[in-house]
Formats: sequence, structure tokens, C-alpha cells
Amino acid sequence: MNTVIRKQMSSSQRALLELRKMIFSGELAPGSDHLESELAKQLNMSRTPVREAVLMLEGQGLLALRPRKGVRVLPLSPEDMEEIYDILTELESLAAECAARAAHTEEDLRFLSTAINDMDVAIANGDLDAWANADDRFHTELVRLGGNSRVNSIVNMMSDQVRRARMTTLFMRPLPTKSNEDHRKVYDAIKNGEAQVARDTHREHRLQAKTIIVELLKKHRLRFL
Amino acid sequence: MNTVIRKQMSSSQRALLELRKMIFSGELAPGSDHLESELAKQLNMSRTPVREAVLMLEGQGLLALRPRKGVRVLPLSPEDMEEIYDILTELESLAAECAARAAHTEEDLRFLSTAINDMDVAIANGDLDAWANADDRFHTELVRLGGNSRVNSIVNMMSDQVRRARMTTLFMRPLPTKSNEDHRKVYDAIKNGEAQVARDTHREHRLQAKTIIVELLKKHRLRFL
DNA sequence: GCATTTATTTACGTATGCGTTAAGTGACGA
DNA sequence: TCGTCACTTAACGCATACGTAAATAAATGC
Repeated sequence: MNTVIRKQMSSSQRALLELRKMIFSGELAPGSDHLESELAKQLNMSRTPVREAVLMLEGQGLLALRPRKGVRVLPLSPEDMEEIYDILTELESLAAECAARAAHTEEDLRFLSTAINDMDVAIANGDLDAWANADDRFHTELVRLGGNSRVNSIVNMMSDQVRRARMTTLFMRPLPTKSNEDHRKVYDAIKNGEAQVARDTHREHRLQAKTIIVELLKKHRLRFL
Repeated sequence: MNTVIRKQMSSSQRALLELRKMIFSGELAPGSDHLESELAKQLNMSRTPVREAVLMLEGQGLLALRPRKGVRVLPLSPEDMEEIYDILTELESLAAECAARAAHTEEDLRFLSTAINDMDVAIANGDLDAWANADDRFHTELVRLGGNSRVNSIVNMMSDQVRRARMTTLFMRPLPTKSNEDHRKVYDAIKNGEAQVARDTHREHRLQAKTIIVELLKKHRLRFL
């Protein structure tokens, strides 16, 4: 079924997905350079669709085109992380506010509560991957509930950029036990339509996350990921 | 001199600039469709660079690719405007906050004060175009001073999208005489390093602007621009 | 006369080819 | 030994070519 979809997919789309996968998996390492023609060969297609995909990924901040030197997989410095977290803080808080205003039913918020519960379970099991996955889902769903499609795509873009780095930091930081308290508060605020509370709570949550991550990177001297 | 730069410019870059110009000038009307081949003919180049430019503009939310129906110049609904203004509000406020924290010298802030003065003059002369121009410069410079490169590019993208609509609304709204008071307050807060004040003041300023514009669009039944 | 099918056109997606030019290499001279 | 300059190489930007599939027009059946 999945393969059926893949078959119908255009080559550029396939290139886009494959390249993203290769970037996130680290198969294309941060800071490394790659020729369009090489990538095309790897993906079994001509340069044209690869180039289109590369252009899009450049627009999304994952790649940089450096003529005659190959496309570079952009590494992230701690400063980049700060930039990104600042943006996520603002836009997710806005989303939380809007979500609260939108007066969603408990049914609408089921994904959120599921994610929160999954995080509890994951923490109980000490399963960091599962926790990260559920945390992702919480934030994604929160933004979706905010109802601003542009916020949605920007946040997704930024989350993509952070994804690689998070994999690393995840195992360096203390178990995020307190984190879920915040999530619950945000959830309750949204359910009760307390827009300002939702906004402020989530903002605080994000600001703390930012500090933790950035401090961690600096402490471990991780200049680039 | 300008032409020299243009000569050295790649065809894709030229396509990008030309298409943007055509979109903003209204030569490519919102909602209208255009064939890649037609655009290529108009720009005196092959489809390839045009296609690259179109792909980028799609990523920036100005165009939509609709296979075999041509590229559509995306119209903006009042809801779109709300989405965009909400984002601008958050990110510009963040920029104001950061700018204040960055402890800029008066020299650094010269562009800001120039823009503010220009707005005063423009209002005195009833010159709305000049005012809009200066207002743009104020906001652009504010975001630049914020020092977050990603905020910078997102805000520029969003401003681009709004540009067309602003041309229209500009002449429908009352002279923005009060607006410059806000600008001055923001300026002072930044100069004095009062981050929170800068943030809150600018946020309020933006929220008001949003309400004005959106109300205006709704009142005049401007469904799409 | 209307619906349905077939034929035709054509726009797009992709492949391919080519000229330009930047990067790399080596030779020559200081 | 190091710097400069000519030369070679090859990656990219763009043009072009082509197959496919969608949209439209034409034709046939009902």
C-alpha cells in the first residue's frame, strides 16, 4: 500500500522524501558535501528532480547550494538552536492561545491527551525514544489545533531542523519528568478555554526547554550537529 | 550599474526577481493562472530557470503549482491576513525584545529613528506611499536588529505576502497618525534596554494594526486580494 | 439531443546534452 | 621553497527533447 503510493509519486517528491530521510538518519552527515549527480545516481533518477528537491530543502534551511562544491548538509550551531527555539516558543505559544480560544471539545483534544499519557508511560519505562516521539506528537498536534496553517508549516520546518540535534541531546539531559506537568497544564487551559493561561504556560515551558538544551550544548562543547 | 548586476545574475535569479516584481505590481493578478512556457517566453529564457523560480515562490507562499492548469498567483483571504498578522505580531515582538537586550548604541538605531521621522514627514504631507515605505523600513530594521536570521527571513516572507493587500487597504484606512507614537515608544524601549516594554509595546501595536486591517477587509467585503 | 467514448492536443515531469566557468593541477620562474 | 600562471577537468546552469497523462474536442451510439 505504501509502495503503491510510492509508485505514483513523482520523482521530485521521492527525491524530497529520500533526501530528508537520509539527512535525518545521518546518512548524509551534517557539514558534508554531495554532488547533485552523485545523489541522482543514488536515487536512480536524473539530476533534474534531485535538483528540484535540493532547491526545496535549501528553502527549508536543511541544505545549502554551493556551486561546484556540492550541496552541503547544514550543521546547526548552538546559536542556530537558540534562534530556532525562540521561534518555536513564540509560535507554539500563539498556537496554544488560539487552540484555547477555539473552544475545542474533549474529543478534539484526544490526540493531545494520548500523547501526554504516552509520555508518562515512556518515562516510567525509561524509554527516551518513545518519549521523544510522544513529545513530538504533542507539539505537532498543539500547533495543528491552533488552526494557523502558516504557523503549522513554519513550526514543522523548524522542528525538522532541530530533529537531528535532539536525537543527540535527548540522551544527555535528565529524564524530562517535570515536562509533562507543563503539558497537562497547557492541556487543561485549552480545554477550559483559558487562552492567556495556555499561552503563558506553554511559553514558560518552551523557554525552559530552550535553556536546558542550549546549556547542554555549550557545556558539552557541541559546536555543530 | 544596476544593469551590470543584472547581467551577472543567473537566469533563475532573474526569473525569481522578475516574477516577484510582476506579482507585486499586479501584472500577474491574484488568482490568475500562467503557463510555465508563457512565463519563460516573457522572460526570454527556457522553462528550466522559470520552473526553479516558480518552485521557490511556491515555497514562499506566493504561487501554487497546479499541474496542467498553470501556476496560480495565490490570492489572500481575510483569514490569510489574520494568519500572517498573527505571525508578524509574535515574531516582531520577539525581535523588539531581542533588539532591546542587545544593547544597541544610538548609532545602531539610526535607521529606526530615520524611518520614524520619515513617517512623521509623510503623514504631515499626507503622502501615504512614503509613509508605507518608511513603515516598511521601520519594521524591517527592527527585525534585523533582533538578530535572529530565521525570524528575519520568515518576517520578510510574510511581509511579501501582505504587500499586495496593504497597497489596497492603505488607502481605505484613516491616516495612521497614532501609529508613530507606538514606534517611538518601541524605539525608546530598545534604546533603554527595556526588553519587556519593547516586546509588549510592539505586540500591542501589531495587534491593533491587525484588527484595523482585518475589520477593513471584512467591512469592504474584500474576500480576496 | 444528450451521454459516452475515442481521438487529439498540449503542458508538465523528467532525461539528456552542452557551454561556461570555477576549482584543481602542474609547470615555470623568482 | 613558494607564488604565479597556464592548462585541464568536471560540475553546474540552462536549453532542449521527449514520453506521459490530463484536458479538451470530436465522434459515435443511444
